[in-house]
Amino acid sequence: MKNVLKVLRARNDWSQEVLSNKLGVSRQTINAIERGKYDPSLPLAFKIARLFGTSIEDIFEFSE
Amino acid sequence: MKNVLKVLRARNDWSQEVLSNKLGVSRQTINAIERGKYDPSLPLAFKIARLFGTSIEDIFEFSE
DNA sequence: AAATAATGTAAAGTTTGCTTGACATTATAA
DNA sequence: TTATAATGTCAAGCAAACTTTACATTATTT
Repeated sequence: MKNVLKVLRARNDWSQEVLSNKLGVSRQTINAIERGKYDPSLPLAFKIARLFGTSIEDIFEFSE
Repeated sequence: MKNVLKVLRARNDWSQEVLSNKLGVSRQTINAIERGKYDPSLPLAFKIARLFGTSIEDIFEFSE
């Protein structure tokens, strides 16, 4: 699954640490998601979408 | 997190087992999600939304 | 160039999603 | 009413998401 988290984060000029704090997760979790090491949980995906004022589908692209 | 999975499934007249087969998960997983025992992973949420031809946000309601 | 900030990565541990197998309960059909 | 289908639930186990700690590498300032 691809995602544009890094783009959205850059657009807001936030470091991974700042973003992780806003979301209540660790910096490593943000790093892992951005680098595609794993997908976020559904609750975290909702938090991310809410923070950036968009939909889950606009941030994450599901691929079989 | 609330969801309307049971409603969508009923609308299609599918049993939990039939739905689980269509999604490639176990019947117990469907049962647990419908009963709110836990949330699906993000990939599974995408599969569910795709199967019912709607968005994740229209099926799952995030609450804190 | 040196200091600092940001990012990448790894190991070990906890929690959550999901599995199989088994059995109990409830609804539907014969 | 008896059989069968559907749903609920539990236990044990595996895998994925996430944590903390720690350190290495890459950018960015000063």
